Amino acid sequence: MSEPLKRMTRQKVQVRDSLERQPGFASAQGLHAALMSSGATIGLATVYRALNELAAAGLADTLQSPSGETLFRGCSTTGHHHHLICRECGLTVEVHSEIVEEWAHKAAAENGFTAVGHVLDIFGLCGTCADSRSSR
Amino acid sequence: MSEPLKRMTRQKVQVRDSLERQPGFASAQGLHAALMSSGATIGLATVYRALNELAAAGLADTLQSPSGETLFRGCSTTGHHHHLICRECGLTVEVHSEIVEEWAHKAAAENGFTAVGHVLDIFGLCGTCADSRSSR
DNA sequence: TCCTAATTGACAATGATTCTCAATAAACAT
DNA sequence: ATGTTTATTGAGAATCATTGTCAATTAGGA
Repeated sequence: MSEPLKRMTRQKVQVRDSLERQPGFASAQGLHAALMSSGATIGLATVYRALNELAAAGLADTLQSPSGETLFRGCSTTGHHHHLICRECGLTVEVHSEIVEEWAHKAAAENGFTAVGHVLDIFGLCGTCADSRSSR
Repeated sequence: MSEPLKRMTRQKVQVRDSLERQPGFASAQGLHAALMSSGATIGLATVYRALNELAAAGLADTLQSPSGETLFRGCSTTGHHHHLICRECGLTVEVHSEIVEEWAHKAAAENGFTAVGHVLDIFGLCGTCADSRSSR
């Protein structure tokens, strides 16, 4: 399930570091823009390749934004987990729950499904954003 | 949250009927292809418009496929629910669970999040597809 | 039936992502 | 350290889903 990393290049290091500097999920386009404006020189296609490789190696999480972009995030917890994402600032908290895992498997089994995986992401407003919003 | 439907045209009826004929989620492109091959004449852009209108009216569910397409499905249960989706044939079962809802709200509250919503979809292999796969 | 504004459809435009391919640079062996 | 091999890079073209444009059409009410 986790492909090994290939060669380590300057560009992959840059993408990886930039990803870890982000507070939450970021798009490939956004990361590329951030890298370029901080003086790096790297091609957009290379950013996409590096991100996909990180994701394949299990070092980054991916999810589809409601608008259809693929978002990436440096991933601290290895293994299965879910996300709590602020829709205002992108802040992300990793969460997990045995209860949900069990329920998902049970629901699948009851309907004859096998080889199941699931996606669970919670979108909301983090405390900071809620505050700055009410005081506006 | 639910916009009313606008005018009822031949095209919207066709899209709606075609959507209900599908066993599970279908892409706009796929629905358009199905309509055309069954003799209908309808523009691709119109299919997109009709699907978005159905979704806005709460008559269709949408979700983002892992490959980034938007998928649509005629929606029987009104209100909040989740999906169990066969990744082979697209068969979809609507499921729901109080336990998961409660957990999602609790996890959000514990981290200071408000105004939360969530996405939960389970992908797997339905019984029929699992059978036809092992006998191949 | 007649009017008018919403809707359609063909195609252009957009936006994200992937592909192509010649030039470059890791990693390994000498 | 140097050369060899082969993955990787980057610029732009290509692709794919989706949305915008706008003249021609049509649903629905007067």
